[in-house]
Amino acid sequence: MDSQREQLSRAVWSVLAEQGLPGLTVRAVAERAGCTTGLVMHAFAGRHELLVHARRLLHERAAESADAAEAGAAGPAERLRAVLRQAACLTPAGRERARVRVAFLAAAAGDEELAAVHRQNNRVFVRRVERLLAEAAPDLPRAQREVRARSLVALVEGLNCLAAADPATYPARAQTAALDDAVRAATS
Amino acid sequence: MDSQREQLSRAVWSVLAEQGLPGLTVRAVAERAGCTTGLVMHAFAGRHELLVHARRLLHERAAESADAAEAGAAGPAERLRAVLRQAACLTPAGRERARVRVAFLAAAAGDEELAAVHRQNNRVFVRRVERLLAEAAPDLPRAQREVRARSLVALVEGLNCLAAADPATYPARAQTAALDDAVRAATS
DNA sequence: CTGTTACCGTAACGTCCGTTACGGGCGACG
DNA sequence: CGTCGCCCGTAACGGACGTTACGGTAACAG
Repeated sequence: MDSQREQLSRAVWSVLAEQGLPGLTVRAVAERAGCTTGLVMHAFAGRHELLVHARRLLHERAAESADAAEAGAAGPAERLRAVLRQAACLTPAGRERARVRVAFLAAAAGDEELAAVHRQNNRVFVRRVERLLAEAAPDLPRAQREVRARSLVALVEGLNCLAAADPATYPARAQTAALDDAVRAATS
Repeated sequence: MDSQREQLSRAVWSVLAEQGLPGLTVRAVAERAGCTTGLVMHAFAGRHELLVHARRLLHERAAESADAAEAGAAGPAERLRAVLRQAACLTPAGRERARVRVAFLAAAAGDEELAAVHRQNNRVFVRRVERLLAEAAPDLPRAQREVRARSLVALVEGLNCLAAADPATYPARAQTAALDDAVRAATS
């Protein structure tokens, strides 16, 4: 039952990545999941709950990925770089994820619950980057640490948005170079 | 006739800012413009052309605004800062514009013509920032200049996206601090 | 083996969408 | 002053949407 919800949420991601927000209909999600709209409406109360669940699950997966990146890196500065790298879209799969994020961001306009989820998720990520930045640059004043953490998060978000729409201008090399440059500037 | 198209495009921006992409219907645009769908379909061949025209006009206005900011600033570094500032969303009106940009970005998924317009507009802006950065930091190698220009553009884009959804976490002060910090780091 | 229940596919309903066709009003020109 | 032609509001059409109600089927209990 819970695995059905998860599979449907994955179908939501798939449809969003492929057809964008306008193509995200209950029928399209059902077809992508290999079932009918009946199952979708039995697993969720409606389209809204389907979207919210898919959004929440996406954040959970992102948090797990960030945890893994943090655990797999050696040294404070390297941990910060690893977390920012995994949040960017350096692979085709990452670019898909970026398109999904953009679609959810657009869906949050006019849907207060989705907007609240987005805000919360983003603040969690900002706090993570602040913590990693504090470990990587302990001497940085608190005010500057907050500014630079938000800058790093905004840089990653911007790279995601831009690379999702124009991969040629923002290839993986350009993104990693930008991130490395920004981390170097932020920790000095 | 052309002024009708412009007024309809303004109505598109207004609806996008207020209701997001899901609320952007021909009827909603007509109501916002104070006319009926008949006039809309006489001014444009269909919904698609309406969106493309509104997107192109938005870029023209943004370019004019950037020109004005560039002309009104004294000194190379200050010109760069001024252009980046006017591209961010430091005012309520700017936040509206940011929401419109996000909506157009989401609409570009699954609409190749809108995506092409977005890519072109963004590359124009990247080149502008590269030129300003070259004037502000003439000694910067070409490769690093390209990386940092893209970083600055991505930072602005990220600030727009994040502030559009969460103005409390990204107030005007935080954005200007992030931009000033980034310009200082990029020109040194 | 039979009855019951939970699950989910099927089909339909009402609404709203983009688009089209039609008609009336109004200025231009003979 | 009459007539023609152009705008644009009105109304309707076909289709797709979210949602709901119903029916069949398979698994489990007795």
